Order: sequence, then C-alpha cells, then structure tokens
Amino acid sequence: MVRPRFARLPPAQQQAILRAALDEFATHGFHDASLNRVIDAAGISKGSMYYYFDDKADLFAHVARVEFERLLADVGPVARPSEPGPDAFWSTVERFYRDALTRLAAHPRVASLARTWLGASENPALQRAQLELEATVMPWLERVLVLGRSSGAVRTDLPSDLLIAVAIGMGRAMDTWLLSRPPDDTAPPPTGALVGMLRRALEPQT
Amino acid sequence: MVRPRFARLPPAQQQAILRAALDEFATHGFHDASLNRVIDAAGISKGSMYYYFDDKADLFAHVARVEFERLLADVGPVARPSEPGPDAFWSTVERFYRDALTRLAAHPRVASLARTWLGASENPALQRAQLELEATVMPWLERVLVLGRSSGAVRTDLPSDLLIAVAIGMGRAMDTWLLSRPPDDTAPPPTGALVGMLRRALEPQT
Amino acid sequence: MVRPRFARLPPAQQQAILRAALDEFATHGFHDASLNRVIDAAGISKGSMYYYFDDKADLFAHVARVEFERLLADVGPVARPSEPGPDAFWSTVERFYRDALTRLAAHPRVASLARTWLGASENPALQRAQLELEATVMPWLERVLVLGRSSGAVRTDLPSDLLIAVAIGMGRAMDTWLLSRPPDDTAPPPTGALVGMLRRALEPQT
Amino acid sequence: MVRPRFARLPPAQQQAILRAALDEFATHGFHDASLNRVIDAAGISKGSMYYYFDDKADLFAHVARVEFERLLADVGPVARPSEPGPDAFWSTVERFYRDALTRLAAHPRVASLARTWLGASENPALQRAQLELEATVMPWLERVLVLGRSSGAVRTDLPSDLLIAVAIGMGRAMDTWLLSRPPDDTAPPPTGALVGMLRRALEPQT
DNA sequence: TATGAATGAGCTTTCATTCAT
DNA sequence: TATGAATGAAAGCTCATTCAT
Repeated sequence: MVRPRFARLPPAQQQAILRAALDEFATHGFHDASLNRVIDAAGISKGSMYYYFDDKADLFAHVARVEFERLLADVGPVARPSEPGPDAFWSTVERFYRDALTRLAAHPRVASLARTWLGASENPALQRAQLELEATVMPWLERVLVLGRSSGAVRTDLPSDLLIAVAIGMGRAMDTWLLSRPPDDTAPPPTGALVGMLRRALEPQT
Repeated sequence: MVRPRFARLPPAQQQAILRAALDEFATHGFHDASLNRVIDAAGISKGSMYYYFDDKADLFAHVARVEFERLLADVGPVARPSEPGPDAFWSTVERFYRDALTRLAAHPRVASLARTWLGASENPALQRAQLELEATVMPWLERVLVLGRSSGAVRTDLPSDLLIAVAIGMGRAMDTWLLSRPPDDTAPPPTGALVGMLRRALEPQT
Repeated sequence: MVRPRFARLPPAQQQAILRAALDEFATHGFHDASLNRVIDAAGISKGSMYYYFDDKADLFAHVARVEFERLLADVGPVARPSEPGPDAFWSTVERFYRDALTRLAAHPRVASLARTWLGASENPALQRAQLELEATVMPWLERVLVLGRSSGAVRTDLPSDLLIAVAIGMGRAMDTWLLSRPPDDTAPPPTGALVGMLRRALEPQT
Repeated sequence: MVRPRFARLPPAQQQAILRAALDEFATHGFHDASLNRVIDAAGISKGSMYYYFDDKADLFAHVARVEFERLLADVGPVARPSEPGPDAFWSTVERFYRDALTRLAAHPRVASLARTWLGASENPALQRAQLELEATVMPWLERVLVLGRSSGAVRTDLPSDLLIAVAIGMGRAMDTWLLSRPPDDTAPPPTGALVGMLRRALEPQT
C-alpha cells in the first residue's frame, strides 16, 4: 500500500513520480518496466522510491488507480437516464463509451495501462495489484449494471459477474480492433455499432 | 522462424523439446519462462536451442502453433451445416465451442498457452510471435465467418475483422469467467447462453 | 556508549526499546537484525534511536549487558561455599550452572543473545560491542576464579585468563551439544558430568 | 554443490578464484563478504561465478573444504601410536595439535575461515554450508576418538558427540586465548598444558 | 551439426546513517 | 529533545544470448 509519506510530498514531486511511472509502465508493461528508469526520470533516489512504495507492484497499483479514477471522474458517472426505458439507458451507455474512447485516445498511456491491467499475469505481486485495481473499478461497473436492469435494459437471467466479464471482453476486443486500424484511418470509431452489439448480447430476450 | 534443422531432428527429440517448452510457457507465461529450465528438461544444450530456434519468442511461437493446430485438428473443422439457415449454423458453432472447451479443460497447458497468446504484450519479440500465431489461426476463423454469412447467420454490415475481434473477446471473457468460478462448481459451462450472446451480437439485424 | 539521554527516558519507554531490540537480535542475530524493525516495534522514530545510541552495535551492547546483568542478579552470586575445600566449591559451581541453565531455558531470547555474543565476528562494530560486554562479565568470572583458588579447587599454574577462556569454551560446547539433542529428549542435562569435566581440566594437578 | 564445470577450469583460474574467495571470507567473515569483490579480485564475471557455484554459501563451503582438507593432509593423520597406552596417544595428539597450530599460524586466513566455520549463524544458507563442512571433518575426529578409546585414553561413559563437542569447544577457547595474547609475545603456545587440560577432561575416571 | 562455457547488463530490494527542521 | 524524510551504496542473483571449438 502506498505509504502516507507519498501523499505528504509536494504535489509537483508526486506528479513527477507518477508521470515517470506511467510512462514506464505504459511503454514496457509491468514486468519489463524498470524501476531504475523510473527513478532516473523522476529524479529521485532508489531509496526514496522504496520509502514511498512497498515495491514495484505497489507503485503500479497506485499509478493505475490514480489514472483510472481520474478518467472516471473526467468522464463523469453513468447518470441515471432522464427517461425510463432501455433506449435511454443504452443511449447513455453509448455516450459514455464514446466519451471514454475519446479520452483514452487522448491519453494513450492510460489506455496502455488499462491493457496491462486486463492482461493475465502469473506474477503474484502483479496479481495483487490487479486485484486491488479490480476492487476500484468493479463497484462502478456493478452500479451501471443495476441501473441497466432497473431500466429493463439488461437481462436478469444470467449472473451479473458473467455479464460484466462479457462486457469487459467486448470492450477489450473493440479496443484491440480500434488499435489495429491503420493510423491514418480518421473515420470516427463506430461506437453505435459496437454498443449495439453489446446491447444485443446483454439485453433481455424477447 | 523455426529453422528447418529442427524439423530434421528425430521426432522423439522434437517431442521432448516441444513438451518441455509447453510445460514451461504454460506454467510461467512468456517472460517468466526460463530457457535454462527448458533445455534442462529437454536434455539438450543451450547451443542446440539457438541452433534450432532464433530466440525465445521463436520457440514460443512454434510450440504454440503446433499445439493450436493439433487442437483444431482434434476438434475438426466447423463443418458446413447439413441444413441451411442460421439455426443450423449456430448449432454447429455451439457444438464446436463445447468440444473445444472440453478439450481445453483436458489440456490445461494448452489453455494456459492460449491465454498467454491472447494477453497483450509490450514485448516486441513476443508481439512478433503473436502475429505469427495470428496468421495461423485467422484464416481458420475467417472460413467460419464466411460459412456463417453464407448461411445468413452472420451480419454483413460490419467488417469481418471487427466481428472476429468481438468473437475472440467474448471467448476470452467467457474463459475468464469460467476460470473464476469456484473449483468445486461442477455445473457444466452454460455454453448455450454463451453462444447465445455471441449469436445475438453477430447475427444480422432485423 | 549509551547516551545518558536514554537513562533519562521514562522507564516504560526504555523497556519498550530494550524489549524490541532483544526480540530482534535474538531472532536474527546481529548483522541480520534490522534497526527499522526495532524502531517500528518500539514505536520510536529513527532519529530518536540515533539520539539514544551511537549505532547498531551500541544498541546491541546495551541490550545484552542489561539482560546479562539481570540474569546474573537472578541467579545470584557464586557464594563463598559454607565449607572449605574443593568439593564444596565445585558443588557450588554445579548448583550455579544448573540454575543458570534453567533460567536460560526459560528465557530463550537471552540464550540466543549469549550465543551471538560468544560467536566470533569480523564486524568491527560488533567486536567493539563484544569487548564492552566482556568488560561486564569478566570481573564476575574472575571473582569466581579467585574463590576457587582460595578453596584450593582451581589450579594456579596457568594464567587466569586462559582458564576463563577454557571454561567459556567448554560452556559453549556444552550449550551447543545440549541444543543439538533432539527436542523430545526430556532427560535433564547431565550437569554433573559436564561440571566434572570442567573440574578435571581446571583443578590442580596432583 | 560446486558444479563440475569448476573442476574443469584450468588450475590457474581455479586457484585465482579460490584465493580471492579465501581472502574475502577470511577478511570479512561470511555475511560481510562481498561476491562483487571476489569476482573483481578473481577477474571473472558475475555470471561465471554463478555458473560455477550455486550461491555464496556454496562458494564458502567449497573454499573452506579445500583449505581444511589441505590442512589435514599437510599435518597428516593422527597416526596409531607406536606404543600402546594412554600416554602414547596423548603424545600423538599433542604433537598433532602443535603441528596444526603451527600451520594455522602460518596461514592466518585459513585460521580465520575456521573461526567463521565454528561461529554460530542464523543464516540458513551458511548453516547449510557449515553442515557440509562438518560432514567433512567429523569423520576424521571420530576416527581419532576411536583410536583414543582403543588405547584406553578416552572415557567411554559419555557419548562421543559430547566429547567431540567439548574438544572442539576447548580448541576454540585456546585459539581465542592465543589470539588475545599481545602480538609481541613470542613465547611458544603452551600446548602441553592445553592438551593436558583436554586429556584430564576426556580421560577415563579413576 | 552440436556444444557449453562465458558473459555483463540488468534486476529488485535492504539498510544504517545523516541532517534539516 | 525529537523527528522522519532522504539517501546511495551495496547486495545477491538471473537471464537470454554469443561464440569458439
């Protein structure tokens, strides 16, 4: 767990460290990231790093949590739709998804972090960090799911963790696909179609 | 790329090497796998390994390709459904999916390899290997997609690589969810529901 | 040397520090003991520790001296035997030895400390501390020796520091041997035989 | 365990490594010895060191075993006394002891190593090495003990491991005492008196 | 065709100690 | 009198890869 000492640092220095770590993890993933490069870039000593964080995984977990929370805060909550009914819910989701994509596109390093988070890992230290992250994001997803169900927009015949897993998987797939498009393809992402597929998979059967 | 030299080895020795590598990669993932352990288990010298394979990623790509091809061969092709129409196609897919799951459950090391393959990686060498693997599996998936479309079972309004990405993502999500269930849950996987979601996402809109 | 500042602390806090240090040194030996753990357990700051003690070795020397003095005080002095003659002296020694063993068995941490003290060390800081400790215990041993000589129980043809070294060495050997016995061996230590060997080595020649 | 690779090295390089390690361990003890210094002094790479030895403790065990075996070989075995009876046995022991002391005095680094060996350790890796060393030396000591008993020179009423422990403890004590004498004391060590004490402790009671 | 010795850059982590406040 | 932030040197160890034979 991040030590309180870190929180007591001058914001500028906190930023420097987090930024350096973000760069490193985004560029090299978790395992290949080098703490040596992080401390060089952040301009602190190796001792200091271990004074602030338990270990590499702790640093990763912290930097990822900060970035994700910032992202969620930026995008704003998935608000309760103004009108009742599935259509309004899915519109809200699509709007949120488009926003999130836009922001991730503007912050490719955070997108990269997210991919590291979602990647499988055999490393126990990283797994700990991943669990910690999950604990940050899952409640948020569950809230959205509840909202969807109360709008009659999401099926209730399957367990919610399965639905969430599928939603994450589809999101990841779309991300992969978007990434694989040639860089000069300036067409906007087909968010309508993508959310449409998600909707069809998750909405109640008729 | 695997060197032809490897193919010229006595099959027994090829098996020994591939088996050792499969064990190692399945147990430790790509990065944490140790070539030293592989050559110890395979009973060959370090020099020989580099005589047969370019590098670690090359070994991984080869072992993964061999295992996947064996898996696909075991399960058999997704045959042209005996009857026309979407229902027959999706039944075939579900049957295939159930078979594949069964086989993966029987070969956990191959399942583990698949997860390594599907995991995102920032490691350039591994990415190269992943691309190589993709080249093995994609044509197969595309064949299935064509089949589905000619049955009217799969939408044609979205690019096929997007549909494939979504299918892979959902498959991965289901795998994750299946893995996360308590080990003593002996209920059979809800393949029907899972393929149902896939179908709803991919079938043509009405 | 312990700073007088330490003596001025409230006894409760002195106890907390000494107890934490005793635990740490007994568990990990000198080198592997961590000052960080000690200050955590004692609930004081790093700065305070260095305000009270010169360094790690100083802390070790102090904690060891306190414990040994307490042990000697508990066991009581090797009293002048009530009767004259060697037999009475050696009986006293044996009684003392048995008492000391009993007490060490009841305070394994102190026993562990004693072993660290008696262990050879190339570490200059620890050597300094060991010398300091010696200065605490040697006078006590010399008093016993004088007692023995005046009873005619201890030879006078060899220098007293040699005799003391031999006595310590034999004590250490016995300790080692006692420790090496299987834990389920509940037979009482053969103190008679052990002191008998010591006696034969140290008593005057006939 | 030392790897056979090491034995295959040119003798000159083996010597260089063993010599560097001996210097380092003798000067700094086990824990404070630095592998980095050893490899610098030996002129080999870090990788090579770990190619030859499992780890630090393995290196220590090997260097110590080599030196002790050389010492024992130099001094020669404790030969069966030419005449029967205790006196001849103890004369042999004293002669051996004097020889060994002479040689240790001529090789202070080996003496230092011996002290590290005999020192207590909390370090599991070092303990492993110490056990390994013990396995080298104990049989030798036991042989001497058997010899002594068959000459009627050593008591049979106490277990041999206790007698050996006492003998080692006394030897260590004498070593300590000899070391503590001022360096300008050129008087020969009182081996007669020292062995005399050992004899009195170990010989049968009358 | 096959070997295995040799490498050295790289890793994460620990720790006693200093010093400005 | 007391703090705790900051340090940097040092540690042991792993590994994929190269290359002379």
